Amino acid sequence: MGRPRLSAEQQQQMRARILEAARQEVDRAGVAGLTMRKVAGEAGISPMAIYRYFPAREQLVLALVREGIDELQRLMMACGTLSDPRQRLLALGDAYLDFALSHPHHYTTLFHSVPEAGHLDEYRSVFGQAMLSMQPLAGAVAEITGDPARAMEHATILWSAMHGLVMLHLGRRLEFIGADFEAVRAQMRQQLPRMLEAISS
Amino acid sequence: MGRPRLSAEQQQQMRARILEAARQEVDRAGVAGLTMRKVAGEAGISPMAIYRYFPAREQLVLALVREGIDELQRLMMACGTLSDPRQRLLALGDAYLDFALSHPHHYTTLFHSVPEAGHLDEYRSVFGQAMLSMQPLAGAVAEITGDPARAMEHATILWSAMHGLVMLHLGRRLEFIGADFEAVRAQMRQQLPRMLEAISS
DNA sequence: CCTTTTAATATACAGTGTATATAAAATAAG
DNA sequence: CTTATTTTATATACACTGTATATTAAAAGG
Repeated sequence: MGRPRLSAEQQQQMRARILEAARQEVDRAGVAGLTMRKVAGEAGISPMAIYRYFPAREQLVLALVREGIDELQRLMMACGTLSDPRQRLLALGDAYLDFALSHPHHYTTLFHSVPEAGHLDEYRSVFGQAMLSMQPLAGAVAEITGDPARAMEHATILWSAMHGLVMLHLGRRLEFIGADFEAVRAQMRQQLPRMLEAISS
Repeated sequence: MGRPRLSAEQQQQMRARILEAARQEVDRAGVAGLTMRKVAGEAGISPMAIYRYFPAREQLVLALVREGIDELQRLMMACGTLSDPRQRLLALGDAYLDFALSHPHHYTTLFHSVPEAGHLDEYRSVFGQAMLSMQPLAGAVAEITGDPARAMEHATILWSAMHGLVMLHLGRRLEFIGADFEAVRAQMRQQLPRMLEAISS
């Protein structure tokens, strides 16, 4: 007897509602602008109601991170149709940068958060998925270099270059020191295969 | 008449005292762990006393950023003694990574903060100094490639790669996806000149 | 109706940055 | 010494934050 529990569907609906509100806040003001009270107001519930669906603010952020990683993975996987590994490498780079630039706050959220000791396992679980995003990149790299054993190592260097460029750009550091982001991006894109050859030689 | 103003020396002393307390807090818990009350406690003054020396928390953080940039610049400049540009390039890369890894929270503070519209000019001023840090790198790059006009562009790509690698490492992303930071770092170091050739070709 | 169980809200607390009000300290004038 | 004046430091207060706890509301069966 007693009040029946919410159906799994009802729970999932409310969870999605909260997540959408959170996504909206992050898109507008970055992860620092995400507050429980604003999310609750946007979702039309009381602040504490969020805690039935997410045990803490960090879990809410982690859910957004997971969303972003899934979307990135989807975009990266979609490049798998290209059979030429060099063309695929370019497409992967474009997909990565396009994702970062079209959702700057969301992208930043993926990488700004530094896990505390307590939540380390959750982070490990969420970013275990991220490895799958890197798999297509490592795959293309392996095909190009012919050295699959070190493909992850080589792919990580390319990833670092792209990630670093994006972060310096989004943080306006390039603008501050007078570097032209678009020029650098174009050059990096053009020389990506050659960079890989250099890295793996 | 009236109480005399603090001497410039007294002011500078108190400012330094506050900055040291702030540095200590950032070193321990990162920039997010820097609170006015903790800094004040550490410096032995009341929280509001800080505001006579720094108009807002952000200015206090910016002062630390400036400190970090100055230190980085000093380290980069010190590589200027090496006459061989290729050796200098390696030394610059080592200096950069060593700085980042030996002061992870301080380094992160340099790049995590995203300037709000109101404080944009202050950021521009602080990071104008950062350009000077990149000057030695751009110089070595120019000597190696023989293309000084595009040296900043090429240097920015190398900078992106190093910065990206550091941030992925400090945020534990490499660990999460099973990449070996030390291996990647060593490979990047070894192939840095070749990378530059590829970029600038 | 009442009891019971789940869900949602209201309240409260410790923390944050900082605006404002107050106090303390240090000088010169009377 | 007393008082007025100016600078410096502190105390208080306010609007925020995340969230623990207490309370209320909702929905079922007896």
